[in-house]
Amino acid sequence: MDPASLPKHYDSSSREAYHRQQWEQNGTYRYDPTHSRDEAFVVDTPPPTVSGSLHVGHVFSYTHADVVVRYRRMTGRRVFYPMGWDDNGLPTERRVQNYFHVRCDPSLDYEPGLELAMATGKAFKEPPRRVSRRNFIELCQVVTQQDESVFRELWQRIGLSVDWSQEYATIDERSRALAQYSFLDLYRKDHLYSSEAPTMWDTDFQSAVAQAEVEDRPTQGHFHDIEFGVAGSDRTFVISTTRPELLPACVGITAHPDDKRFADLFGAKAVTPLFHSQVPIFPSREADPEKGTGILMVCTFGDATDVQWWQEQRLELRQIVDRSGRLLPAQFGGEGWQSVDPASANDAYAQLVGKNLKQARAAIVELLRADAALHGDPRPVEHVVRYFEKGDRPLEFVTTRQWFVRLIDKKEELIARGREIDWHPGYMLSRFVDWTENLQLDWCISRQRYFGVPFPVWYPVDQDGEPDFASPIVADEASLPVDPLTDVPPGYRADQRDQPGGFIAEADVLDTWFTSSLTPQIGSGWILDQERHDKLFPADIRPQAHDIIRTWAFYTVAKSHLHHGMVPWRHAFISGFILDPDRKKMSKSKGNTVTPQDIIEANYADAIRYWAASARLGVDTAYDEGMFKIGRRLVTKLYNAGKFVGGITAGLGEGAGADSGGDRLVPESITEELDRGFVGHLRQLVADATRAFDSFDYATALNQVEEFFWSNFTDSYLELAKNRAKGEGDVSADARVSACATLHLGLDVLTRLFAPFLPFITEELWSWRQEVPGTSVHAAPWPTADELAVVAPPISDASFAAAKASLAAIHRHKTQASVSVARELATIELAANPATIRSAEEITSDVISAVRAHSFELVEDDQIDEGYFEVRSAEFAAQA
RNA sequence: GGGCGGUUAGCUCAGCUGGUAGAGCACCUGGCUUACAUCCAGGUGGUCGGGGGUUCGAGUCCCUCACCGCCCA
Repeated sequence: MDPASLPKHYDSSSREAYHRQQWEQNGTYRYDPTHSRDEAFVVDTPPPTVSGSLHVGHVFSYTHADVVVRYRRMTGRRVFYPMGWDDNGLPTERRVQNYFHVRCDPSLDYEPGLELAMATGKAFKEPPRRVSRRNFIELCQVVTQQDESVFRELWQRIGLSVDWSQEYATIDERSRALAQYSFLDLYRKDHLYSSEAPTMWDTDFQSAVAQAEVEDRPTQGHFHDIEFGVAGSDRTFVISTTRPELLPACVGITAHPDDKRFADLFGAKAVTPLFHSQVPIFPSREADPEKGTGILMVCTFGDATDVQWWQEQRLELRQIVDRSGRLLPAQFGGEGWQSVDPASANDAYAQLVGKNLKQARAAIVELLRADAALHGDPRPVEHVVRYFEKGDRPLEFVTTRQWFVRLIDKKEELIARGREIDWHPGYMLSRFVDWTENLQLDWCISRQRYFGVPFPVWYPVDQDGEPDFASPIVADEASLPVDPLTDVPPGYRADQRDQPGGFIAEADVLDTWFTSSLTPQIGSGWILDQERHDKLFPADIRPQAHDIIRTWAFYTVAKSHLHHGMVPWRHAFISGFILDPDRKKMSKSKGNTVTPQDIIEANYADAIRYWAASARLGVDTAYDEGMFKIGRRLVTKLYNAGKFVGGITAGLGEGAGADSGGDRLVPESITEELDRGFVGHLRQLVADATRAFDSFDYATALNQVEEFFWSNFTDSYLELAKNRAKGEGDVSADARVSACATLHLGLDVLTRLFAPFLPFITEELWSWRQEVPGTSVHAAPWPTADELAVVAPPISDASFAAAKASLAAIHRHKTQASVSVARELATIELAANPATIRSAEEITSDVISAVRAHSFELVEDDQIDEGYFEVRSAEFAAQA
């Protein structure tokens, strides 16, 4: 290719598209399974939640991983780099509900061929359309496929070197089968159990949630001071509560054992206002004497501590909140609903039943006020309330049947596994340990949802029509994946479904994390292909951001431990977050997100990658568009340098002797001192960048390469050597060839060093000098110091630095004299330390040429520090 | 309340095992130089969050406080 034919400006959009297409066509990133385990580099890719909003944070962390992957590929590792999509679960359901304005109603029949359009504003005035579970799942699939293509397009645009033939989705058949197999394996190993117990429950989504999905939010509430009586006494006391609506569910009273104010009450029975229930008063160290009035009511259930007290004290269960957050019917005076005055209790409760929690709160405050049981007005208080991370209303504890993975008894083992992994940066291990140590609940894996992997489970139904949840029927491994709602369990007939003596299906689906915690095994092909699995598991790296250490990382470690007794990956590679320019976390609700589509349209893909790769691992980084500009500059500079070097070296044969053709552009031709000095520095750069990359410190590597490219290559070496390379003046053929070969080699090595960061522009430059089209820089070997060892070291280690310093001194002098750096010098006299002058002996002719001096003199001066030059006198030549 | 990370030039950030403060951006000045004006050369700008300590010497180590972010109670 003739560089002179290239356009003046780099046409990024057409060249990026061209190279993307070439990579795909040539299978540049295709996984090659013919390798030993040690030769592989296995990436356990984060499958993004496709229905979530796409923002620059995605580009950020995925680029970090890609940079490292590209480096490893160039060092000769067989890269396994798949891409998956996490498409099942609540976020998708919510998106589908809004997208089509539908709700799933499992009682409805399937409507074959149902197709819906995206709902418009007008449609939302009507109630949502009810669709069957199967139709709902089909709609979810329609939307997730659209969403996936948006992500896929973005990943390709920013040049992720993913092998797209390894694509997976957490809802696809293979993943469903694997998740169900995981369930069977854990069941067989007795790590699973189901129980009916108070569980954290989101009343909007109407599903159980796990501890990992819960977040604490400061919430404005009110303390209500309510007076209680004491059975068989005139004594009264006042409790403070933020949840007066739970008074009908009050089953106990507690205070701190050392609190003298209430010492006389322990062992007595309290009498609740309005409902006249007698409930035990017991001491507990969990009660905070400083909070409220120091004595509080225990309800089924206000929070996690209530659950604990309920279990420890074996209190009554009065579940008054239903799954949608409304108050259930109840009969005071009946079993478990003791009351000394059932009639008035039921009168009071009649005014609450059926109301939602907010309405019930308002109603009970009025009742208490009328009863004179409320002291004063409610006092505002800010307290911390638990929410589902995707939810809008506080979590309730609702007693339901759920499946759990036993983890609480394995904290120590899991922490030990976490310590086996190399975390980058290292302090991220403490996030993992911290979370694991603080686990309080086993992993609840049941979700009362629709679009997810079904449990491979049915339950027998006895002759009275009662299901026997204690004896689940699990699917045969060979039949996976199964859908218990349509498939029939082993040993039963289809017509026995929901019949006495027959079976019922488990209608719940598995927590999304139950599947996405298997991404290493999905990639490795566990169960399907043992040979492949052995080569690809455990993975080498798990790239992810730090926010999901407690979920994705934690569950993946747990699964791998329970299934394989091993860590799932050797290295955890943890990216920071993108913050908005005010250092606030970007989130959709704050309206401060930036979408990657916008910036990718307006920037080079390489420039965006430059920005991402400039940030060190684990460091939260403020979004700064200025960084794109710097990346853009770098790309432009590479383009220009590539054209220039190509132009010079292409013209090598002309006028330089018949024997000095392009075949002499080899390192062996590098003989001149300046050139050897430059290569010596380049060799050091290669060693430094490699060391940084080997410790996953891509940002340092980028910084070093960029600094070298700009300062040593373009601003110094190129300026010093270009006239010789062009054959200007009295230059021998060998000297000229030496310069050309050095330029050729320098650009070659720098292109490869930049390739992991800037895959497009480096491929562009690489393509110009390839005989065979389609030869990719990304398949080229990573440069090594050995590769450069064929070039003899310089006579003086300081010669290149001396050339650079003397050039800088003269340029500075010209600038300070307000003349162009191209201005010719009639005379120039430089002073320097004698040692520096000695090191400069072999490179002065290049300096003289670069600064355009007719007469050049070096004078010794002991007073000047080594390595520095001072202009003693200079005379500019007359301008032409 | 506990843990982790951070606080360095107007902005974004580097500064490894302690040895006289750095880069880029922004701003200002000079320069059209046959690779690149999307460039080159130069300049202004910081008591390295506060305080205390160790040391001949601390941005770098120790203690403490403040503030920011995150994680967990």
